[in-house]
Amino acid sequence: MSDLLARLRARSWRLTAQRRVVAQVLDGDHVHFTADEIHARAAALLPEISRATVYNTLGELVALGEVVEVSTDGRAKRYDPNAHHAHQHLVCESCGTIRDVHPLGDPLAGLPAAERYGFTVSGVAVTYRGLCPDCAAGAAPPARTGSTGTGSTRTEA
Amino acid sequence: MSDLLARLRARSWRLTAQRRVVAQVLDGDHVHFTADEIHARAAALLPEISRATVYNTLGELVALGEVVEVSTDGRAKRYDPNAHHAHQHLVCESCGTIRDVHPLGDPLAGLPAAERYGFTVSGVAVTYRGLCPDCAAGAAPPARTGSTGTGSTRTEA
DNA sequence: ACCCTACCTTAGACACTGTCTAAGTCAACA
DNA sequence: TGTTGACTTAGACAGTGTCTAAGGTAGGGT
Repeated sequence: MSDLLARLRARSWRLTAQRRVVAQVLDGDHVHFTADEIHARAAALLPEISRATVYNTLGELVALGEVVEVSTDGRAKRYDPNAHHAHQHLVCESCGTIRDVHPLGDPLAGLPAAERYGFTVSGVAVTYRGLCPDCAAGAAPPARTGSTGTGSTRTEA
Repeated sequence: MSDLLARLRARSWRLTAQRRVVAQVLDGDHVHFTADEIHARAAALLPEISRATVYNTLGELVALGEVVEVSTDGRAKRYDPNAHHAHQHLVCESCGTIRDVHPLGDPLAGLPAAERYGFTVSGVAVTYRGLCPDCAAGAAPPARTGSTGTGSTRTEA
């Protein structure tokens, strides 16, 4: 977590206790939490932290390029702290788990000019869908309540 | 619209006036409306149609494979009636317009087995982001209120 | 042609996710 | 230490989607 905080300090971020715990939660693992999960984990370390602060801080981290927002479905966005290596996502349709993956080649190369319809194309998001090993083994899908916040996983074809 | 209705009839759908107008709205164009926009257009044809019915009908059309749900961002889902031809989406980051595109090759082929982490991969969504010709030409981005429902367009990297 | 009944629709409440505001607090600098 | 402008807070609010109970109706049976 020192790396992230050092980079933030270098960008003249005011290092408040709230921002520290949000950074700490994100830096702990390469998991992809929802804002609500991040709030819950931050509140375990700093009980009085408010929802608005978590949203503000996440928004700033995204604007700074330290964290990537992932919207795999119509539900809550997830936040990916692995912003410094290009990668795509593999989403379990049953439990909502997200894994970072590194496909071959440049996904942008697949779109010929004739298929760009005059658009200025600046990026591409690739989301692979499937079942994670646990869910494929027949484990019951975990509850998907709002407070636990694992979210649903339907995505476009 | 006769094709879609014929297919639905063949699946023993009860053809109510409400379902007819929703199918008619979706079948009119290859645009990608939000549920709210579909409700507004359906209500123009059948004023007493309710929001719940539109959501129910869209959910059933998705379950039947006649319509594809598209979630390009954390906002409202859009519904794509072009479910019978494999394609991907090109999204304008300014106005939210979606175009169907047909990239080269099979996007699934880009993910080697070593990058699948035991997942059973069943599909992939590719969303190209950029600016449509109108927005790139400097046109002011249209208003993005809830009722007009063009939605925001931030997606993951 | 009419009746039944299971399926469908409706209005509105409710839940979740995210944004905004006004007032109070505090990190960083002088 | 004092100052100040950025930060935080609680709660209201907005957009999107789901659910429920009550009433309506399409379509098959008679």
